[in-house]
Amino acid sequence: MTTMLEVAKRAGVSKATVSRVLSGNGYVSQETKDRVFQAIDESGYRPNLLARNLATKRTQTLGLVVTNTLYHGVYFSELLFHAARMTEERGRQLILADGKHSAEEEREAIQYLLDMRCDAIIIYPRFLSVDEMDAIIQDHSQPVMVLNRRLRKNSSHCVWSDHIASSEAAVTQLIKLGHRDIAFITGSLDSPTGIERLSGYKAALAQHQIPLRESLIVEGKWNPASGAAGVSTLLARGETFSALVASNDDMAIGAIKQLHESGIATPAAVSVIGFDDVAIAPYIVPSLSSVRVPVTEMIKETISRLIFMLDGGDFTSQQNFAGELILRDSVVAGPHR
Amino acid sequence: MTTMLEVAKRAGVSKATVSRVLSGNGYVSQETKDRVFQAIDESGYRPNLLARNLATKRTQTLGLVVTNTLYHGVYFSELLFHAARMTEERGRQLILADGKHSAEEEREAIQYLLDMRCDAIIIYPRFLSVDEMDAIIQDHSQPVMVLNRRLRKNSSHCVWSDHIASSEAAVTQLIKLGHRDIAFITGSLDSPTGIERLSGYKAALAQHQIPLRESLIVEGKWNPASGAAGVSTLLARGETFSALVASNDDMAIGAIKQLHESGIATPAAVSVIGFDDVAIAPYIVPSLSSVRVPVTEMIKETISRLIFMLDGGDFTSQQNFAGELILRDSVVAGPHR
DNA sequence: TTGTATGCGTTATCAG
DNA sequence: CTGATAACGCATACAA
Repeated sequence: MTTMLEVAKRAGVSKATVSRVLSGNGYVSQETKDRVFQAIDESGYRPNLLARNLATKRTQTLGLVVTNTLYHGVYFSELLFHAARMTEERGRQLILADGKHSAEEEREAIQYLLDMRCDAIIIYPRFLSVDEMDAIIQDHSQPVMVLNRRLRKNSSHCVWSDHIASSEAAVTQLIKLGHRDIAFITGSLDSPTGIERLSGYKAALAQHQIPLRESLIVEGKWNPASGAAGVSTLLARGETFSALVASNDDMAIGAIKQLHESGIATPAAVSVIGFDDVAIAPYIVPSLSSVRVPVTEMIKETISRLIFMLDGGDFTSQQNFAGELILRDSVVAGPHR
Repeated sequence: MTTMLEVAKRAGVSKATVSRVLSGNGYVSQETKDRVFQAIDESGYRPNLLARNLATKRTQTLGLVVTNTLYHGVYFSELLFHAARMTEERGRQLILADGKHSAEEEREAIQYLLDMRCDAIIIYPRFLSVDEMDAIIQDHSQPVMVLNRRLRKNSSHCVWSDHIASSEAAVTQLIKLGHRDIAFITGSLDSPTGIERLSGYKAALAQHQIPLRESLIVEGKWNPASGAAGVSTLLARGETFSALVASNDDMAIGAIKQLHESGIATPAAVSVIGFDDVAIAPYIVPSLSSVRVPVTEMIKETISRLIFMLDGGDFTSQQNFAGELILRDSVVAGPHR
């Protein structure tokens, strides 16, 4: 690998001068500039970012840690797509670290990004507790933002969506349309999101004095297979229901498949509480209700805040700007019988 | 950030010693070892990977560049999932660079990974020509592997799947089952994969003396919407067909939806030429045929070769090990009418 | 406008 | 077993 020193020699200048023309900092005459560029072309020189970053103490990278368990399906793709795009629009690079499937591994992933000296970090947590993340934020000088979780202390460092409210809204829709027997496939119940969506369901029932029937609830694992299994379980229990809510798009897909295979045509109603506007299930059964979680907007807000902090912005002194961001899901109920 | 020097002072030793206990290289007495570890704990020291990598000239990272246009849908997620998992299993970190949507941007992404001094690089190309990649491989000392493309010169540096053969096999299946009017939704025709799958279709027809009807072919863009649009176009043309082949899973999903909406129930047959075993379409219409592209295996082979090269392995001197890897798709034809 | 010198945080080579 | 000290490749304050 040819280094800056070699370029300098070839151009008959010093390293410092080469560094100047490359960074654009400091004055340098047009002619030496030309000589340097020529030397660069001839030698095929490429800057060593490790060295540059070490010297400048900034890497121009944002780190993102996401659990392995999300690495399936459309949701993750979209999340990553928008995160990468927006990061690059701000002239930075996104570095992805795999949070795998445990709190310990999530910690390690964060630590890796920190050790790599990412300028800032985005955490889309799955196993880490809110308290631990609050601690992480305070222990480190790098800006940290947490996606999809509501922090207690550093409330300006998180962007979340009110899953309880949106789930409740979706179920309420069904109730208003006359449904009483509404089955519910939860997400993993070791995940806050899963728990929140379930409690939204319960809240809606309670609100309308509909007795809760535990047998109508079945726990899924966010993936299509568990959605299908959920339906099987419900049927095996001998339950009947005129509507079914799956806690995410993937499980809805699986549920639909299983209903089909069990000889049940499109159910009276299947309301999907899904992610973003790219949910596939409504694509299959157009009459499907679904909730749109605005990931795109959430990521945009997250990255904006990070960049703002990197530029020296301080949220504690800007309480009015946004103390706590709450993005509410919107419920779109399609026509169903 | 506390540095190694501070740890050294606190432990009453030199930087060198601290470095030794951390790397495990060189002898160091148990007691000083203990003192150092204690100092590390007390100070909350964390190594600066930029500095370490600069000094060692190795980053323990594999770079992966993938186009933006793939950042949607399940295929990308799976690709990334397996790549990340296997990389970490080998004790390395995967760094993803966005190839965006042009040859120039693909080049920049590769260059970035090179500048970051990734130990090796995986390219999943979309716009770059085979010749250019052959050139890239020869111009750089870092090991480079190309996924899903057949290189001319560095044939041991690529892992690909025979899309023509698998597409042909899928269509042949339909023909054997009695179909004559088989519609085909291609992928983007500026992509080699798209072209290859189309030629497989044509080859199958030719093989069975079925005249090619251009009006049964419509160009898609790999996404669900274009699959739906493709069906619309076919119907608008007044075409009738008893089978339809979509060049990937996403377009198949869109096609199914549009067929539904057009009042056409599950068609006589829809054969999906899809990716990996996570195709969603067959999940919706169980009778669907599909082709499985073994991405998992392909990535595994790719990474294995990369690591092998990093360990000093040389393929030119190991012709017998594997001159050129060809993974053939397997066709699974389900029952259809 | 340009060069010199020093620092960034580690690793690695030699002495001791 | 341990400690100076020189790289690693680049940026930058300070001189000139």
